[in-house]
Amino acid sequence: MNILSDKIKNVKLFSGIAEQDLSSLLSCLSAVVKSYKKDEIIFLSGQPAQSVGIICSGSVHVFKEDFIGNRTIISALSAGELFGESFACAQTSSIPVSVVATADSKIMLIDYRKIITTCPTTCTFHSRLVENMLGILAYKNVELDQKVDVISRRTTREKLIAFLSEQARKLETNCFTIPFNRQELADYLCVERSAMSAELSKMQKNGIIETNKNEFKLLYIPGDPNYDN
Amino acid sequence: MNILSDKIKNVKLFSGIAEQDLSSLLSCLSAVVKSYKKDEIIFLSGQPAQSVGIICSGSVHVFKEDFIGNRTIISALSAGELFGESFACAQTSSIPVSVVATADSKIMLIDYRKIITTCPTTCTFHSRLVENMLGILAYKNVELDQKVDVISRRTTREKLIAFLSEQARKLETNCFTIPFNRQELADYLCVERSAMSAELSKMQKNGIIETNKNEFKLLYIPGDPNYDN
DNA sequence: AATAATATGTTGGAAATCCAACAGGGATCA
DNA sequence: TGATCCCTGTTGGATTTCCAACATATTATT
Repeated sequence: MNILSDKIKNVKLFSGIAEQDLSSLLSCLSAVVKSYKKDEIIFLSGQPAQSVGIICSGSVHVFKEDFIGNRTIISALSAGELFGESFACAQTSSIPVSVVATADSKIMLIDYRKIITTCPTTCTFHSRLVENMLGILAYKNVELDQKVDVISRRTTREKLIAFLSEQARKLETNCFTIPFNRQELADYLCVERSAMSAELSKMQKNGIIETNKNEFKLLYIPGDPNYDN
Repeated sequence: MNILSDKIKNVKLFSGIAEQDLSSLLSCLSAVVKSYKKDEIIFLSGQPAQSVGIICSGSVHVFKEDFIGNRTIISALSAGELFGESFACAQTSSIPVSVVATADSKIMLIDYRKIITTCPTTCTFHSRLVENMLGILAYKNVELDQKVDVISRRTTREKLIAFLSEQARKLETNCFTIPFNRQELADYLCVERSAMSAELSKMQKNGIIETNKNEFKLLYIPGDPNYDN
């Protein structure tokens, strides 16, 4: 079961589990590895899904189609990454997304019930697995909460302030760099890059922030009446 | 420990655990119940938080403040509801929100580590507790995914289509009622109610949907060129 | 160093949203 | 029944964003 090879280190679901212990864990979980050709469907929206998928090799797209027929790519994943874990753990009657292989891929599928059911031999790694899953879901939750908080704002300026405030809190400083370039930041905020650039310029003129490439400095002085337009 | 009285049935974290087993579970978890006066802070943004909070009585607001000083209420919770579970389980170094009592309240606090650590006596309810927590986080995750998918759209029409498509998928029919009135729907989509109303009217004229109060019917016919404006 | 490719800032007109105000319909209540 | 309140749809002007195009700056490539 060395199919994951050294990528295993990057699979958060298995973090803290020694490589030599993994094969017994995987057989305990009845993990199966399936091969998919490029463009083959792995999960289809509307179907039930009890399985978590781990990409051993290849890559996939998670996507959605609305009733008009527009397809939206939710995420592009590659080796070592996980998908379907939320739907499996939430035991939704049907999944709201589809997953398709975008290259020939090997996918490990693990049944959700096997994850939560403690094995008869009280396999010690099992509880670590559940703990990891808890952490993965919770982390994603925190990130999504954060994103919703930001993109719920009505104006570009409000989105920027919400986003930058959160960065400052996380990094515990008013002077920091962000992991996005302008286009990526605009995509995250769900606004137009050029409009966002313009707004950033305005905010600098107003003296709320200073920015240069990825670097930001928050400068708000409470009570200053000069922060409009 | 009948402090939760009959509200216990509504606490998803304890679902599947019989009422008579609960007190032993709670002592195993070292659960403590603290009293807070109205306006007292329960969790403060920036602090670490290993605890999950359960409202035994009273009510709280979860809120956020940006660096300009604007306060946003994330959610208003009352008896039986849970808070802080994502931050505790994700083991974030500090929490991004604050929680304040909006009435005199009794709050049960459970340390995250007690939840994930199997107790020495292999308390049988413990695994159920973890399973419940997994379900709670995963469910919230699915809901947040859904919300981000919808409000990421740039136009009101796109938001409506994304939202309605998802409802149709969940309910497995093109004819359904939604749990929102117009104002609530607008709030969910992060748009103006009046603009949304106007857009719904247009969509009806275009023959994409029919709607009357909470009832919606999706009518798209693939290939019809008549779905603009 | 020269060139190409990428990233960022600016701008002006088109399009969409917001906002405030108002009107009609339906439910509730005295 | 009449009065009131809440919900919904409509409308017009102010505001904001989008979009496309271009200019400049920075980085990568040869």
